[in-house]
Amino acid sequence: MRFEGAERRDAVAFHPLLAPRPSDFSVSALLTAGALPPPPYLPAALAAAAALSAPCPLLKPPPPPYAPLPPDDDGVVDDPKVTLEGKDLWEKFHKLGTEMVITKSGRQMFPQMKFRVSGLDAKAKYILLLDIVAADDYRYKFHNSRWMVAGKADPEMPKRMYIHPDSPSTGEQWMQKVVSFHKLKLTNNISDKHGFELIYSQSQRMLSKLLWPNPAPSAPRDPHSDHLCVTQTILNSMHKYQPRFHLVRANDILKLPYSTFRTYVFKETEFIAVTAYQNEKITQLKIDNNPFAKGFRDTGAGKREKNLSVYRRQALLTARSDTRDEDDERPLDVGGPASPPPTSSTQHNTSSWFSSSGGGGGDSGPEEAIEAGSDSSCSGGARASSPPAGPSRPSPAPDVSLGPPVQPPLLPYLYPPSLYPPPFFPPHQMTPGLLFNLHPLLQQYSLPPPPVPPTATAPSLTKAHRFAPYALPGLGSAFEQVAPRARSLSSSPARRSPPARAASADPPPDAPTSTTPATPPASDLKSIERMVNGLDVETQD
Amino acid sequence: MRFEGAERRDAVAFHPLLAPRPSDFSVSALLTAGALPPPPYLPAALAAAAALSAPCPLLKPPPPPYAPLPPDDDGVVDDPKVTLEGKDLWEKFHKLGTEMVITKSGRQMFPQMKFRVSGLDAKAKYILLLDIVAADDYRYKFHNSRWMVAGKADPEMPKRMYIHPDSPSTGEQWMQKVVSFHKLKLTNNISDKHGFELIYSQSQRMLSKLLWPNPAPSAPRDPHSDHLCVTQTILNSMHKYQPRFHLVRANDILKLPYSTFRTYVFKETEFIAVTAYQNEKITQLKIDNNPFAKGFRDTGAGKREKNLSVYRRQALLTARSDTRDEDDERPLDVGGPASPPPTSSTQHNTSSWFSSSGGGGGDSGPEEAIEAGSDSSCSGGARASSPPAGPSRPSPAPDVSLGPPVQPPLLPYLYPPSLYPPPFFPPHQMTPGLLFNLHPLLQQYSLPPPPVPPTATAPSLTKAHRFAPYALPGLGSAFEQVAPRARSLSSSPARRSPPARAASADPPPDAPTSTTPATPPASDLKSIERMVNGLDVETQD
DNA sequence: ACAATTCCCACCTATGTGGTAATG
DNA sequence: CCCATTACCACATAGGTGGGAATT
Repeated sequence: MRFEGAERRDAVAFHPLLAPRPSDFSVSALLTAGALPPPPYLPAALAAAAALSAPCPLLKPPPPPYAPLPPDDDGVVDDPKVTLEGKDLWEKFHKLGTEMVITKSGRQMFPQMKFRVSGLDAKAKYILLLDIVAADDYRYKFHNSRWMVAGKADPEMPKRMYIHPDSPSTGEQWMQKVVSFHKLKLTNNISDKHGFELIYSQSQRMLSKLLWPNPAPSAPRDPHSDHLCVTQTILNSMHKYQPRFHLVRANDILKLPYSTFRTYVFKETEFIAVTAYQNEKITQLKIDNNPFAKGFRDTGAGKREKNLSVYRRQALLTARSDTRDEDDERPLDVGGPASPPPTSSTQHNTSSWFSSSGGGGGDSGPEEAIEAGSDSSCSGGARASSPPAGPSRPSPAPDVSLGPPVQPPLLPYLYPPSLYPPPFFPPHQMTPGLLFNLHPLLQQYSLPPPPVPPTATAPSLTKAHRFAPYALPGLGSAFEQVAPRARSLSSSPARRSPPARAASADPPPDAPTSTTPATPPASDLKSIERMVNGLDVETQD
Repeated sequence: MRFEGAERRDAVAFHPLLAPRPSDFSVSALLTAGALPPPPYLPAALAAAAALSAPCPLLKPPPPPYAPLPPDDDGVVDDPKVTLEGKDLWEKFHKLGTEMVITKSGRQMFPQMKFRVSGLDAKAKYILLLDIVAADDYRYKFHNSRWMVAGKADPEMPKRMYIHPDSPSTGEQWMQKVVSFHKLKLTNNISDKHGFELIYSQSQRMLSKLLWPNPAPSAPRDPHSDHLCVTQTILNSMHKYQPRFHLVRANDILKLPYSTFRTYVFKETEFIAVTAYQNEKITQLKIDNNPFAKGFRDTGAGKREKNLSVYRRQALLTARSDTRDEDDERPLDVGGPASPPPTSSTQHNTSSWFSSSGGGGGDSGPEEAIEAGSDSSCSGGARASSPPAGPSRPSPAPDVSLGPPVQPPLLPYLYPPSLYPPPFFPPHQMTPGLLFNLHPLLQQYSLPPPPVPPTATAPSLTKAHRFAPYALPGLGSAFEQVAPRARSLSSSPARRSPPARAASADPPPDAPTSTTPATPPASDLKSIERMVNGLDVETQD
């Protein structure tokens, strides 16, 4: 069952935080299986499909169905604002075309993902998450000092949501310090159990346990039984990715799946995964800014000059020789083969070096995009009165969306090691980064009934329970209708059409946002499990 | 108001986990102030006072008053067993007279405090804690290769309870790995804010916040805003201390104060705090076993011999020369001036190198002591049927007690930086290590009413709500009626009178265990606050 | 041959050790 | 003078860097 408007991706617009659909996915199948709440969602899906080229209405969850928010969600007053920490540095990288090294054992991101959060309800509890989703449908190659499209994207491994170790914590706690996701590691090792490991931070345990009940026996644990374990995300080398920050108000992790998600996307954190740096400028920028790479520094900072190894000098020389063409020649996205038309909606972020136009996502009218907040900070509150509407801001705010709670019977965002999802999803699903999907096992827990019973009245998709002031960027996902084109990172004069519309918003019948995929057939899981296990034997480190 | 049997300490037996009393403490005052639930507790206190020389009945909390245990305590089946990890190593140190270095910035303990826990209810949540309390009333000096009493103890700084970062976690989670408290640091820096800092582990935050609501602004935080911060405990150099492990079943940290505490004391973890090692044997033992001191190793293990620095060789030589008198000459405790009579009750642990007889605690008949568990493992459950009664075990189990929940209006176990408790408590109160006492501010929270209403009928102290199979050791606290004398660490043939008695236990009307001290007068706090702040200005690092 | 990947390395940060010498 | 304390040091662990050569 497909819908018009769907081009190279499935038509049904899943909530960005939902799981990828198995390869045999189809709306009818899901409906038949009871996985999808029939009536209400079907229209939504249709609308979404039809609105692929529309703004990001699908990011505004229908109020009624998702209404059953957690208790702490009632009456709680918050108007979250999120700013990207180290935005300037991120922008420097972004201008050159950020590259992130992925290794078999997992590599941290260098400009680290850190955020400042404000406007939360001090007493309410929140769960903060981060995931990294495919930015588009392509595979890239670095040729002639430029990144070029080199074909269609390879199949993505299921993306796992990284839950901040401190989750859940009160708004007060989150706001009093910078929230860092630096422990998340990027890897290309699909057989790496680490990535599926429980995160041993106390606060994450229960949730992890619920979502990924079968951690690998070889799980890495802090030798001192502490909470230092990290989580890895599996990426494809030479592919473009977009990290996403999620803010969820939920005082009980069990309610997370049914809670409202506020998603913040900072375009400047977009990057291409590599196994070895391609652009020497990027390399040098990393060396110059990452304390751990100080050994490779040439300039002042480091206390080099004493015993530089040969390769080190070499690297420096090489890098420098290339740095000449400072600003006149910067890597730019190549309108490769299937490169989609550069969309310009939500205008999320400042400088964009990729015209990461979504593959099939049409460009939506900017009128739908709502932008606010200053310097990569954004207010994702539901109140229209709250968002500060400062006229001119140097850089646009991140893309934000409010995700609806997901349905219980979901395709796990990430499967436990023993239950791997189909290795090949439709390359670059609507939402490559699915939130975390309730593992079937989670159902054993006494969870509240699905927010949207199959018999629920169709929610009018035109009214978001909580308004999403920002549309999501074109990520080659459900969000993908945006392709910002800001070029100078700190010059965007004013943000446009602030949240005013948020309050009185009467979103077009477009955004269905979230719905729920079904869990893959057991048989599939089985075979996959075997496959994965086989891989493990071979490459397990 | 004092009671018979009280010698150099206040007569009222506070629950070991309670706060120290202000210097002007008195039962009557407390009662007047309404801090102490009058009727029920008074008898208990009297009984406890009278039973200072008795076993450890006071460790068995009266059922009714403490009955209102947290919900999760009802119907939950558990029979905790705790074993000290690395017991052998601990014993080696204990035989020589363990020394722990304390520094201004805080030093970790070397044999680390690690425990294996079993017998918990897999689904119930537990909070694990560790504190270090004065072992006796003395100050020591190392003279002629021996530790000797060198006078009366200096005033103790309030001891802070170290909450395991993973708390609260389910029994299942605690049991699946070794629980380590290695991050706790020992310091002698009373103006060090660190020790009063929030522990940033997510799981500890809320509780920390409640208990110590006013963290120092200069609080050390993980640069990455993570949960790596440690907590420090302030100790007096040349004084003897005893770490204590506490197991509390509570699924809500707010209920912790009212929950039942199971306290485990492993005598072999007793130590003397020093700023520099005194006994070269200890030094060498540390060097030989601590990976971080590998650089000082002489023997095989280390890859030394390449560029040993002078002092290093020197140290080695010195150490070796002294190591000759292997077993014939071992440091022993000196029955110094006020050294109390060596008690022999609870017979907590194997080898004891200190005859740390409690100052005023009388020695109780060993008949009161209950011992079980193998190898420093002990079952602190309430059931008599569970504790394994293996006939002969190499080493006795640790001392265990079940603490009753504490009263809300408590003297803070540790005051927030801005609210320092009186600097000088009666040196070595009944319970030098007070649990964590509810900070007055905590009262603002909607806490359940005090477990023991003032009008509650006096609980018969002869029946413990949950039986404490082990009496607590002589710690210069309420527990102080024991002074084990075991000498060979692994030779104690069989543990005696196992938990059999636990089940049918009919503890003598002795142990009142816990009750609640009142918060110190505001005026005192104020002046203290000033004093401390003054110190801060001077020595703040 | 080419490109991507992997392995190993020196070099960093950060932090836990005890020794030594200076300090009080 | 003695002794406890402190600052600083070399040396350890643990882990994050990119380079370069080897591998795929």
